[in-house]
Amino acid sequence: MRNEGVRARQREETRRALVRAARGLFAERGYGAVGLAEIVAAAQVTKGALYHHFANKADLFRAVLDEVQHEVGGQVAEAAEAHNDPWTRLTAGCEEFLAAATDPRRQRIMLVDGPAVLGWSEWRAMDEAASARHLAEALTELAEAGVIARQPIPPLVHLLSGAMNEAALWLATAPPNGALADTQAALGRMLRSLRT
Amino acid sequence: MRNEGVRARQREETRRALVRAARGLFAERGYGAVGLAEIVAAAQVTKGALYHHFANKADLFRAVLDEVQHEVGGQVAEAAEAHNDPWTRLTAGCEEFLAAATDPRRQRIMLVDGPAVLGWSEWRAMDEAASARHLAEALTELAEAGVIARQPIPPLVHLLSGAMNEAALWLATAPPNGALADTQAALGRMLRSLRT
DNA sequence: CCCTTTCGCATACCATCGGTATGCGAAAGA
DNA sequence: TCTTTCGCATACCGATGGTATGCGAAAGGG
Repeated sequence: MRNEGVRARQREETRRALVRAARGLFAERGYGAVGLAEIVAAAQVTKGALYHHFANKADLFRAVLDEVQHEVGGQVAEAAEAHNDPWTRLTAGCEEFLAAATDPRRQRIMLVDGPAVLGWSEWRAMDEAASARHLAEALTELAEAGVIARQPIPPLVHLLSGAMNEAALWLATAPPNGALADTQAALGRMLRSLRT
Repeated sequence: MRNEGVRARQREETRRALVRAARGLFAERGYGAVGLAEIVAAAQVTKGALYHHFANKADLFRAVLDEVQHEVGGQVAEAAEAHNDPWTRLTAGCEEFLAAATDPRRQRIMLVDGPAVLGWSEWRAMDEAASARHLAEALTELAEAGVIARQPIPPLVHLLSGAMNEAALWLATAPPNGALADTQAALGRMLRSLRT
């Protein structure tokens, strides 16, 4: 599988360069304010290369978003798996998500431009596959174990996911002192209220 | 103040026509997919008129967003003021918000394109002024009265506001049967958990 | 009542942007 | 070595957001 000729290697290299360049620019100035000319210049290729790898600008953004979301999802999963108790896994995962999503290099792409560029449905589906899945699984496990009240899980997932997304955006821009601690405390109380 | 000459009246009329036309198109197909040519055609004016009233496309969108947000804020305030008990005011306001924000003619403008077009900070500031203010006031009142635990209010406002925004988006597109009721129930439990 | 000024808006124009068509050179296969 | 494939560069196009200019009618002053 490794090193299937110099051709495939170069291909992947330019693709990565494009995604990397686009990600940096999108994160800094937003999808709408970045032109394709700028992206290909930063990646040191041409528009021909871009359109050889991606169908259009939104498709390139999709690749960037996918990368960011899987980074965050992986980070959350890693933090959660460090614990054995299902309840601690949930709270640790939530706290890790708050931290991961507050990173300004991810926030704009993942939480602001994502839904607008790809449409909310597609954005939601990608988020579900990359990270919200973990939240749903954790809640289901806890409900089945009787730790939290038995109830429909999807509404809970959306309420909590939306709460954390908005909180992350707020924490990144308007930080009264101790806001992070206060928010984690409030979120913790909300989660604890689910327990039977 | 009324009828300050035919000139001011015509001015307001064209401005309204532009906002109205833009709102319809933005709601239906999204900010990015609608061109200025289309907007001015629908409003039966020209680009000259548009740029006489608004600085640019984003500025026109801001006027549309402002209108939508104040509609929702007014609707929420009205529903809340119908009750005297502060706690009931909160829950009624939240339920009304969920209903108002689920309207597809408002949703895309208010919750998806808004943050992306104007930037999250400005969007947040506008939302705060138009509707989230009511949530903050209700929570502050309840905290001071000792109905809910004394705690920092801003984190709570953002968590709850984000939760309701995401829930509204979800309810508008992926409606398993009874999803609205389940969501309102889950939200109600979250709110109730704040009580002392 | 006329003359001047203001101003709301239409027309014409421009730069830039996303997107496409075509061609070339080097790697892969026979 | 000859042919085919393919990754990408070059050149080009229509459309879009934005600007500069001009005009006609309403407002204001004498």
